[in-house]
Formats: sequence, C-alpha cells, structure tokens
Amino acid sequence: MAPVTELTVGQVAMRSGVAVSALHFYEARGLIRSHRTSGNQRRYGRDVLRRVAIIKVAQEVGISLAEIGTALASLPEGRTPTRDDWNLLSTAWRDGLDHKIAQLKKLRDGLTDCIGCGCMSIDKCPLRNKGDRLAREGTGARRLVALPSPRSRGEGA
Amino acid sequence: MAPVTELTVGQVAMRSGVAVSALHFYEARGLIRSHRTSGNQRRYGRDVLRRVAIIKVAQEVGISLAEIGTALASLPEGRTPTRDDWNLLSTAWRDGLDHKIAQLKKLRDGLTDCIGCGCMSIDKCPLRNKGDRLAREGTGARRLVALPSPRSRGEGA
DNA sequence: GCTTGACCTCAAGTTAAGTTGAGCTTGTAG
DNA sequence: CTACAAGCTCAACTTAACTTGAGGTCAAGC
Repeated sequence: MAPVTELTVGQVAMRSGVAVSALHFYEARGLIRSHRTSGNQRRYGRDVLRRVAIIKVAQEVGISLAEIGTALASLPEGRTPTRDDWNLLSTAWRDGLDHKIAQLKKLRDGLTDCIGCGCMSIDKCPLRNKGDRLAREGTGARRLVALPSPRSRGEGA
Repeated sequence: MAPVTELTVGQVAMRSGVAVSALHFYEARGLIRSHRTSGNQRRYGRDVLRRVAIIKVAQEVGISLAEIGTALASLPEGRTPTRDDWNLLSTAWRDGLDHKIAQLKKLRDGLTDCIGCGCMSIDKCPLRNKGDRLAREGTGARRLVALPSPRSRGEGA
C-alpha cells in the first residue's frame, strides 16, 4: 500500500478541524501521541484523525476530556486499534448516551408540568428531587452533569 | 393580608439547596433580585425560590447561566410571575430540550456504526458533519454544546 | 542565503460558574 | 450588653479546555 504518510500538526489540524494549539493540548493530556522528527517536529500516524474525531464527538455529548482520556487509554498502545477496539469504546459510550437521553426526557416531560406549579420545593418536586446526580462534590467550578457511572436504566425510546 | 415573609440569603440557600455564595453570584449576574434592609442585608421575595429552582433545573440540562438569565429576563420585573409567565419559559425550553434529545439520539444511533468505521473524516461522516452546532465561536474555553441560537457563523482554523 | 511560513516551548490569559478567605458590620439570644 | 452566628464586600483561587503571545527553530522557495 501507500507509504504510511505521517501527518504534521498543521495537517492534522486542517483535516480534523481542531486548532494546532488544541492538538498540543490533547497531547499534553495524553489523549493523542506523536513522535518527533530529527528537527523536533511532531509527526502523527493516521489513526490520530480517528482519535481526534472521537474526542470531538464525545465532547459534544458532554463527556469530559478526562473521561475520554480514560476511555482512549483502553485502546492498545502499540498497534493501530482494530475495529473491535473501537467498538468496545463505542459500546461503553452508547450506554452513557442512553442514560443521558433518558435523563433529558425525564426532565423534558416533567418540565412543563412542574415549572409553573408550586412543586419546585427542593424536597417535593419530582424533577428536582430525583437525586440522580446530586453528587456535586469537590471544590471549584463545575458545570456539566457528569455521566453517571451506575447504569440504572430507565429508557423510553 | 398575610405578611410577605421575606427570606434572608441563608434561608434561601437552605431551602433552595444552593450556597449563599452562589446566590450572591446569581444576583450579580442579574438572575435573581433582592432588596436590602436598613442594615444592608438582602431580603428576598418568595418567588426567588422558584427562580433558583429553575436555574438549577435548566443548568442540569446544560443551559448556561447567560441563557437562563435571558430567559428569566422575560419574566415581569414588577410583579410576581403568574403561571402563564412561567409556562412561556417552560415551553421555550421544552423546545430546546426536544432538540437536544434528538441530537443526542442521532449521536447515539450513529455512534456504533460510525466510530469503528472509516467515515469519521470531517467532511464525510454524518455524525461529524451535520453542522448543527458548529457555531463554536468566540475566544476562550467552552465546553457545553450550546442550545442552538439564531446565530450561525463560519469558523476558520 | 535569505525570507517566509510552519513548528516548538512555555507562560499567561480567557470563560463559566462558583468557592474561599479576609476584614468588617448586623442582629439576636442569653 | 456582650457573644457570636449571619451578613456584607471584594479579591483571589479553582477547573476545564483551550487560546494567545513571546521568543526562538526548521524547511522550502526564489
């Protein structure tokens, strides 16, 4: 086949749609890897494109870089990941997505009834008090609803 | 008639479940309002509880404080909002939620097929390229998928 | 062989959404 | 009337996820 065609940061940036600085950042966080030329410039294998694509997709559904990093770390370090490797990842995230969708629906369905009524006291409102993710812990700011680890499924396609 | 039972920050904090510092913060952002006693202490009307409840609910589904602020600003300034006032809000958000859910489902359904295949090039993948919310604009960090706003802008690397 | 653009590193800035702490005032219970 | 819990303000710190900038290197074209 064609030569392995290594990519420069600029090329990866262009093809993946993320800024060069973001790629540096991802690399510093261990989400992607590169090796260096004799002149200390980064060179990426082609699978970096898929990694970056996945990073972006996952981010869009609210998965943090830290979680993405953990997931990506499960990919084989040495070889280019196979389809099965990727599928493991996607399966794990699919569960998270299912959960998130269910959560959102619960919220949506409860909202119209709840928001205008008197039930929004923190103790009584079914919307507020589901206690699903009250685990807002630690210090500092946080904004996202973390994907809950325990898979308590309550779907409704 | 009945005394208006104004609430102190501490009381609001306790009943709403948010920290006093957060209430100060919301007030500074214009999301809630208070008046002061002769001794410069905050006093809140009871409707602040609902406002705060809504702030929290909205945040949980990923609406930013800025957007919440805009929405809340549509409520009447002078009087205590009626049920109809609140319904207007909830309806608007329900639409946003519907959209978000649809988006998430699209992602979920596309993920398993897409993630392991070769289609994740930014140009071709249906997952990546739906262009729904490519409006990542401005500077600085951002993380959440913003609810679709009436702006869409092209972005250059 | 020089100029130009792509790279490199590292530090500091940015936004969101708050929290934490210092230093000072209020209000209430004993 | 005096503790002391609650409030107040304001500044600085926190996390996440990057971007921007300064100052210096590498590579390709003319």
